Amino acid sequence: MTTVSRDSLPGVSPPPSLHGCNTLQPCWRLEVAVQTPAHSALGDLLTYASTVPMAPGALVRVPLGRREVLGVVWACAERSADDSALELKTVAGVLDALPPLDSGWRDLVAFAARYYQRSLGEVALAALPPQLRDLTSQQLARRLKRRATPVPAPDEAATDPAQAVALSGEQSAALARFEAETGPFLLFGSTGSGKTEVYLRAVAALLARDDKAQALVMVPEINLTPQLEARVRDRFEARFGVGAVVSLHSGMTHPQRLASWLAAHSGQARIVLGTRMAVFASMPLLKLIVVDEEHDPSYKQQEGARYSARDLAVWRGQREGAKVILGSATPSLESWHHSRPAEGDDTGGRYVRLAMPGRIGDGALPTVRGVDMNLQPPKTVLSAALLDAIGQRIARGEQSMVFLNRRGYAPVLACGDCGWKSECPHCSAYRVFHKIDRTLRCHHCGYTERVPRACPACGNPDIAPVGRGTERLEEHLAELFAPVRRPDGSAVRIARIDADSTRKQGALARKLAEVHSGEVDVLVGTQMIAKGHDFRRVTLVAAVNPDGALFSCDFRAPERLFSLLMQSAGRAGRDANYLAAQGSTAEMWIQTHHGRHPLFQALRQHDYPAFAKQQLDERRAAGMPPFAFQALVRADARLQEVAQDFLNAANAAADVLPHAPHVARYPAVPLSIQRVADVERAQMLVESGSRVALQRFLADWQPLLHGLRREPVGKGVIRWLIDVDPQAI
DNA sequence: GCGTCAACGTTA
DNA sequence: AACGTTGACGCC
Repeated sequence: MTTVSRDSLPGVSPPPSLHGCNTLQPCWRLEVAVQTPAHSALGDLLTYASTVPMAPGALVRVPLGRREVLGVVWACAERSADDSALELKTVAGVLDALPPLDSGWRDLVAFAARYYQRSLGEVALAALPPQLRDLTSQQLARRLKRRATPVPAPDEAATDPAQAVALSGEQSAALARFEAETGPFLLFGSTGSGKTEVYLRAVAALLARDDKAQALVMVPEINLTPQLEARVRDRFEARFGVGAVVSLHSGMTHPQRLASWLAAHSGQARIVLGTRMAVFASMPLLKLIVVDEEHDPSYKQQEGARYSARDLAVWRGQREGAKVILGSATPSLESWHHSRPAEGDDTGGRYVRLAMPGRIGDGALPTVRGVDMNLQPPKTVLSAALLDAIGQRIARGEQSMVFLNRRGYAPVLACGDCGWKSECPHCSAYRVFHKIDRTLRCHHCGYTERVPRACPACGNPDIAPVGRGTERLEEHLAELFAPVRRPDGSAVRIARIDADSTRKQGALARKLAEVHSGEVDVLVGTQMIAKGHDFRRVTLVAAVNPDGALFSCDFRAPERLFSLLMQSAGRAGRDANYLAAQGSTAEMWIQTHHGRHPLFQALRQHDYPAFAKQQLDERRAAGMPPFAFQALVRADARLQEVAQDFLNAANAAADVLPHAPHVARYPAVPLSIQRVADVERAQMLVESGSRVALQRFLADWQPLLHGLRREPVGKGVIRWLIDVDPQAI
């Protein structure tokens, strides 16, 4: 039996009829990946017959039940005499206009499917642009043709304006080590240290050196703004030609996504700029992967195959011999732990750490001021000292940013008489009071009602908001600063940026422009404003109530809080010249009841390494990631008991598995928000010191879980899923 | 898991 | 008769 394993085959020419095989007889056997969920009774690959051999990676249309679906050929072999007896359906067509997906891509998909416990077909099909599913071969050929007229790059490296910008010593040193070593690299650079410039130089050097090479640049969801896209595009199109840069993210229309994907697949696009989904882009000549803000939670997919695009990027880089740069001012503790402290120091992990602690243009990091809320009058929202500091800045024409991670007017509406609270009837959560449109909105299921005039339980008309969100903070600040005048004598302007105020198309851009132009004095917002945007007149940043995350049951909450506060601090005093001209200083204010907490101590010094050490010591002592590997099994049902019973039965069934002794299993518990949209949710944690043991355990366990669903204990379970390396527990 | 089909219900 | 809802079944 001849097995075809090469990437390309003369797919159009008829096959050699070696065994007297008639070319009209379907004497080739294809293993095809089609979209089937992991816990269906079907195996990973379905077998079809074909009259012609096909290269692995070829896209085919195959009959499945009464439908015809898209599939990816995984293997192709000549049918033997005994297997010819088997009834196989025949491939319906092949998208032969498209070069087959290469082995690098197929290996990535296969690895991701195995590691995240999903089926091969599900991952493969999810990694392809959705429009491929409903295009004929001819339509596809037309799309490819349309793209096939590359615009040549203008002459040489003649005009690259960025080359004029001088690099800092730290940037040059980082780039030199990047060129000299193989990585993976962890670029640890504080906000404003010029990480983006390092990425762009590394990409530019690679593309200039190798005239076919491709680079993948990934950014968190929120960071892929049209501005960044335009910046990268401008920078590279001048040098590498129009069409050198394409984007890949979920906000694009299907035809746009297909066009970008085809450009990457054909090698025409030299740079792919995208969000986590871009890690699966087909890039035959991939030589460099950048993961910007690698600590960002949006790299973890939260539905379907729950992959970490950052972890897959590292794997893919290794597999395809592409260099990988992970960049952050506050790396994930995993990446930090995996990096070597200094050149020549072999302790630590395998990543090369490139440190850039300085700020470009000698901008100083802001002074961190803690306000001890224990010493404030009860129910203080904004301390007198903070209000005074903001007031002074308004008087000088400078801007302030105030963070509160809670949108809406108040998180709860309550009746003082009978104790009624604005609970959501469908979720175990309170509905948030939005004063702007007088609604009570559930932030989990979306259930929205008009605010009742009186208490629905006892009729008392005096129902009051409890606690505060960004809307109320905005209102509060507007009242407090109403008497204050700006330098030009005009009234103070407060603005708010959160998911509610920017829902409409273009609203975010408009608000940002207002801040940039200086119309706004105080900007109130959620973490949306902590990321990215550079406002040069902002000299004060305040976190009003960050304590919530300190004692959260999620062990990663402090890590996220530290990162958020560091990023927020980075918003203040970006422009050293402006500060000097104003005679002002940059300040970050923290209002807290726990000023002595090590997190705030480290923040005061802008000392990520100290924070990381403290957290890693705690994690090591408690046997938590990165010193252990975790997976969650979640189950949803109408009744909490049903979900838990299913998980506990699954737990018991796992006793017999060979790797069970190396894996700790914990009893099923309700999720922190137990019920969402009338569905009860439960989860159980499994944990092991060995990634391999955990992997093998999960692989053996999955069929048992699937089997349990048919048994009485599985009745009533709406769905279940495995989350490997969960980001929140 | 998902689409399909048959069996059953509801409505003009 | 036309349409919507439910459940069992099979997918190579």
